[in-house]
Amino acid sequence: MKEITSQQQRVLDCIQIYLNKTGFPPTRADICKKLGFKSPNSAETHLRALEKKGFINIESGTSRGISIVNNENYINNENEYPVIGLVAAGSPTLAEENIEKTINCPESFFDSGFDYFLKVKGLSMKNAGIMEDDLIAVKKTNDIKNGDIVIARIADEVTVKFFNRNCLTTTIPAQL
Amino acid sequence: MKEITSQQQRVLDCIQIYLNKTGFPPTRADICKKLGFKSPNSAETHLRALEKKGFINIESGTSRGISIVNNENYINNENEYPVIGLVAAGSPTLAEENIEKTINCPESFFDSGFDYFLKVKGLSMKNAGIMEDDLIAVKKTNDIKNGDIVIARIADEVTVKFFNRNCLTTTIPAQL
DNA sequence: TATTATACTGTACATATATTCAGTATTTTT
DNA sequence: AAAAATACTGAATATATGTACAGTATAATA
Repeated sequence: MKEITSQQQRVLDCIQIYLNKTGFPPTRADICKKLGFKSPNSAETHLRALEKKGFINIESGTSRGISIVNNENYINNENEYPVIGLVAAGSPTLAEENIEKTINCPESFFDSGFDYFLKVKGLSMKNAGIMEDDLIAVKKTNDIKNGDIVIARIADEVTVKFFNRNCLTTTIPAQL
Repeated sequence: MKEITSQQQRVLDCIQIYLNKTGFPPTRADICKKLGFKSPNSAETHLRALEKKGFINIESGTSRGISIVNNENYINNENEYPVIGLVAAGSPTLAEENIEKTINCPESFFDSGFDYFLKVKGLSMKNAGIMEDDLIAVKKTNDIKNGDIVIARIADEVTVKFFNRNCLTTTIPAQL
């Protein structure tokens, strides 16, 4: 996948927005109108560049035959969230080697949204109904209160704990 | 919203399938080809009927200007699943009055799929990590083994239990 | 019974649209 | 320094496509 230029990104965004608004893809003329181009060939060449780079497919000879390629570089699969293993040693990160898989789930599935999933090892949170191999939806935040369930790193140990400001000597929110 | 005829439903399905497959709506000719019509006007009149009944919008003078109206009668919001309260007395049903709300969640979120959510009362399944007010994804099936977690109705009591063929005197899978 | 809706075939045509060709200019790569 | 990619304007054209008109037939409705 070659790199996209800023103008090509504008065209790609334009297609996505048009799709969201109308339910069908734009024509060359539609793109020109939205982006201020004065020749349909301006859109055409951008579309060809986007196709060549693999961002879209163009069905030749077909009006509005543009489809956006399922592409992890782009915000197409917006509901895909990574699953990260809760390794005992070292902080879990969103680095690619730590992502076990991705799960399709709307952010609204949990009331206050979330950033990624964490796979639990051990039964330390059995009382909270968190069992081995459970997936926890984790939200990055600095807003924590006593009683909240947090991902805590103590020294090199990463665990799921109830947060209590008085109890824990060191409390470092996971830098994920 | 008037009632849809079976032929109109076929056309509507055809549009949805074409959209899923290609990313853009079909032409009149495309619909004819898929459904075996020999005149583009066959598709045209069906489209007009569907528009009149509110199932689709047609952007006049625009090629492929068909969009499916967000319509709860149709499988458009395919990822919406109902949440049903686990009432102690009487079997939970998918009847509208029992649906607390719906949740947007892809079926693939759970490995083997599911049909609806059930909200848990009580802590009878604490050992399995099922706590009060948890949502359980329930799948309708007759294929149950010992050790499976099932929704069981015993007399008028509906509960979540581990299934064991030797233990339970009566085992009736929830008729949901 | 008359009327309207449904469900088609078949033909025809205006126009919406993709697409090519000819230029110009700037930037990036080789 | 030459070549290729980017980023446009402008005009021309073949065709993809919507859409109207003319029929036929059956079922539902008023």
